[in-house]
Amino acid sequence: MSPQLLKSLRRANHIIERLVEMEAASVSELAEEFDMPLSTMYEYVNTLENINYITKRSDGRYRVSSSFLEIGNQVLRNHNVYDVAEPEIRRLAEQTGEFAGLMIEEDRAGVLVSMKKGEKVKRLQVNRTYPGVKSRLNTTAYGKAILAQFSDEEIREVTDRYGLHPRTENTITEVDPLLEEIDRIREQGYALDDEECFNGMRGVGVSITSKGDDLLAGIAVYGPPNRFRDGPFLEEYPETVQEYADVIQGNLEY
Amino acid sequence: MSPQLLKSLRRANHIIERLVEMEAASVSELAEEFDMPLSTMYEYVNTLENINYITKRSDGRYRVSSSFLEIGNQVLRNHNVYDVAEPEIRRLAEQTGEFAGLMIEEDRAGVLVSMKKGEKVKRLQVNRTYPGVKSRLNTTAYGKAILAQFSDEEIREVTDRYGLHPRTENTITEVDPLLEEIDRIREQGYALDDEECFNGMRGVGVSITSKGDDLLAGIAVYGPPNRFRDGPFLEEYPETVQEYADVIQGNLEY
DNA sequence: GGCGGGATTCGATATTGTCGGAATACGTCT
DNA sequence: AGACGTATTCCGACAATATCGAATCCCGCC
Repeated sequence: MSPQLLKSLRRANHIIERLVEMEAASVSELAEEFDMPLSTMYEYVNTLENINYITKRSDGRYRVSSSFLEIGNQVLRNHNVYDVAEPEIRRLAEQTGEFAGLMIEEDRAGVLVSMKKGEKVKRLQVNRTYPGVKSRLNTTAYGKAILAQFSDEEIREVTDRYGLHPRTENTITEVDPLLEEIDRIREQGYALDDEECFNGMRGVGVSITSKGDDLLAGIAVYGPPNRFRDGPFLEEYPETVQEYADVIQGNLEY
Repeated sequence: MSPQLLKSLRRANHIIERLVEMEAASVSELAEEFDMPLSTMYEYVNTLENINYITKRSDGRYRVSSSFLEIGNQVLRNHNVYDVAEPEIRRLAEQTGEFAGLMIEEDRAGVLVSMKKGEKVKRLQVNRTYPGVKSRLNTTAYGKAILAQFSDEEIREVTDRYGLHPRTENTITEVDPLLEEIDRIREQGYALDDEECFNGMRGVGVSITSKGDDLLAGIAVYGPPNRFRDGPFLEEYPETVQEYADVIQGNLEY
């Protein structure tokens, strides 16, 4: 048993998580849900409301408040890659007309933090793609570009920790092929995603590092195979994305 | 003393808030900061890490994790106004070339949840304007449009609760003028912000309601006085914004 | 190899989170 | 109005658990 973890925090967290799923709930519903005495749940709810993590609607039910959004965005602002990359992501999306995004590494996983849709993008797997979503690094173009910055040793740690569960039939699910792929990425300087994360989505990604900030990130362009093939997919976009990465990288060091 | 509020949750919250400001900190720095025993701070930090609210960087220091961003955006997705309004905000920004945003009401304050910059927008008071920021309802165009949905009685409650502290020299700081202004808004159907929130920023806002969802929101266009004057400010934009609000309102009821 | 500072663990203690039950407020239906 | 059912708050007792000091570990540095 993990020694000394504050039980009330864990409980509070579970309540929040569940409440996100439930969208809204009354105190008694929550007490029911967690099979806790009403009075105890009241103390949690009151406290969570007091610190502004949840908010009471006019019908008396509670929902998770926008503080999470606020804090999340404040944290984003702390990463100076975000400030630097954000306008470039936008320009990249405009120039290519496709989807462009910025991912940062956190706990050896990828967090999508910024995204813009170009004019060619009809609509996205919106459900799956929003700021803050985490994904395994081996599944995406930015992710693989980030992975390529790790040593083989570290990569094995990552795969051991998170596994290599497939997301599509193209996902790389074995370590050795992954390491080969990573080697290729290291050589050519960019990573390709051939429908390995989403069906109908190909992508081109490049990594960005900031030593001083102890930070690892990646940018990528994504689009459908009918537009992402041959020249654009294999030459044009890799070059374009690399140029944007260079700009960002440059601006990072002032 | 507020009876029965869970102390550990409050403390955890303070730690998170402080850690956002500090960007990164070691356990001992935090213990110092809060003047708590090291061992106690360890338990907080370990627990917060365990529930993924903070994350340990490679240098051993901690920072607030992206979970907040993730949860925040999940919550956003729960509001169906967001889904409906988001594309319209984008189109509104494109059509006008100005800044367009969506605000929702929460705890009688305004939360900016979506924003797009049109091509004419050079750069914003970016520091002050990001998803999740709260502002008093009397200070903005969307805010005032939202306020106009409340009864005079309720408006007085709001001002009593949050006060009417000026943000610029144009901010309305007295209740009676505010109520007059709100009356005007109710009649004409839209709200104007003449540099009442930010110097150099005028805006036009309209409210959106969704009875079924017990929800109150507003959209607005913002821009500089040199482009926001006479016709556009007084006639064209109000009409445009109203049209977009109608579309959103319509889509809300399926 | 010894020294020092930070990180981490451990165990005793009392603080505080927990819980049942009582008391109160609120709304609805008859 | 009155009576019921539900939601919410209050209370006191108990035991779990958060807390804290001190001991231990770890690592870089002299």
